[in-house]
Amino acid sequence: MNSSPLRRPAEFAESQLLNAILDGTYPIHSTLPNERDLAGQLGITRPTLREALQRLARDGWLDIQQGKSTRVRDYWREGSLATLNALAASPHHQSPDFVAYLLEVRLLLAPTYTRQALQHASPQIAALLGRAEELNHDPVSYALFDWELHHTLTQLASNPVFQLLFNGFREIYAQMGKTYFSFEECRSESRKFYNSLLSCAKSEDLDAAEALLRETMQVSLDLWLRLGG
Amino acid sequence: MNSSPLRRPAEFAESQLLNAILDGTYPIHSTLPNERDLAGQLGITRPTLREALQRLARDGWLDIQQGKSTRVRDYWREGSLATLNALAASPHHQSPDFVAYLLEVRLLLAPTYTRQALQHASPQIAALLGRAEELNHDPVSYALFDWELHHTLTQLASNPVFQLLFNGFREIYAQMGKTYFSFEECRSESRKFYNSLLSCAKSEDLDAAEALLRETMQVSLDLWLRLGG
DNA sequence: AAAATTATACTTGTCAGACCTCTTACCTGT
DNA sequence: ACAGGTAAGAGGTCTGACAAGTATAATTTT
Repeated sequence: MNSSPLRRPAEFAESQLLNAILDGTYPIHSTLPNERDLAGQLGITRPTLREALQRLARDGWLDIQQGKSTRVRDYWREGSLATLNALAASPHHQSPDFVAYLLEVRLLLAPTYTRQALQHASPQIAALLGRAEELNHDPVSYALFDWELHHTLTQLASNPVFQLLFNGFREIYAQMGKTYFSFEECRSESRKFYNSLLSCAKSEDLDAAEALLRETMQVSLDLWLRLGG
Repeated sequence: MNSSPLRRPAEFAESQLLNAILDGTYPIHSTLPNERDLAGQLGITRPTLREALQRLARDGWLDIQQGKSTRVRDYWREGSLATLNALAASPHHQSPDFVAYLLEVRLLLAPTYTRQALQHASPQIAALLGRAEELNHDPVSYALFDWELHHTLTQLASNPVFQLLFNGFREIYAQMGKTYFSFEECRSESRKFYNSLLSCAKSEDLDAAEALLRETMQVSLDLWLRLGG
């Protein structure tokens, strides 16, 4: 698909290898060619290849051990959030509904981190939500704003794990948003949500905010399942 | 603390750099020495150093761009779950209560992934829980079993994101478990929980399991806060 | 004098081939 | 049949050079 736009040898190699893993050229548990051969096949040198391999290993794709051949890890079982982003972006695999998966997890987390954020930074959140009025009616603008909102909320939450978790969703969230917000119904629903949350922020009603998030996140999920199926 | 046990130059370098970041030698937003100097300081060569830098960058610690000096990223804001594990293991920083943070997130997720897992793999879970009887009364055994349980549950859940998320908690979860299960009260509470969940698994009562998890995870959190404060 | 341009001194990125260390499997000798 | 040694092949590291991107300073142009 996209192999040429990355002109740097190292990025090119990493992209090629990841594609090869995802398209089944190097299936799970299989061994990669040795580094010398692999570098030759990719048209790069060994040090450059190794940097790419180290990065892929760190993201959970490879298992590298001195003396042994490098093997492809079972990324579904041993992967990380980086795996999720790559899988969602990959044209291979019968793509299960990552959007629904993500929305489900968000449904569980959002009420809590929103409550925490509003607890001691409601003015800041109100200011951010005020900008929702002047939002362009295109999917990308909505996706960006929605990301910024949740990212800010997790940032202001008292539990820092929310933010670290959310950072791992960045790419897939953006990509997902473009699809989700392509439906006017979804954009409309979000506008309503932003307004309601603004009211909660202004009145600092934590319980109302938590309940609102619980309800709205569920509505988002249902909406997606209805539109996607 | 631990710098010598890692004898491989690359691992040594990575460990040293991470420590230097965490102890404030290279604060957030500061720039690292150039690769030649840094390699010299660490007593390794540039290619080896670069592999370590690439890994650290992939984990969210560094921002590397050709032409510019390598800078330390704001890992609290831009970090990942790898950041979390390192921060929790670091003796530096006034350590906030990572255990409580983790337990809080688990409280939100566990009821759902447990329900999903029981929905179509209750026998397997019952078998695993059966092993809880013959559990040694030491913290490490409990920590290992607790990890295995939750890891299995996320693995069997219909939403694969739970598993990918949980994988990012591996190290911190193990470390946290050793502390948490050092209290007999916590071990006792867990034994009770394992038995109750076993009943739910045998009767395939999904609602009961979900409610049980919601209650038990909250109890765990409260217990920790009481014992820790 | 101010602005646009070019030169220059940084930085990281890549290349090349050599040697070291570890794992494994084969193969010998008992 | 078993234990030990041995060699092949894998990843790990070293060396020094050159390529490419970036920011600053010097230069030229307006």
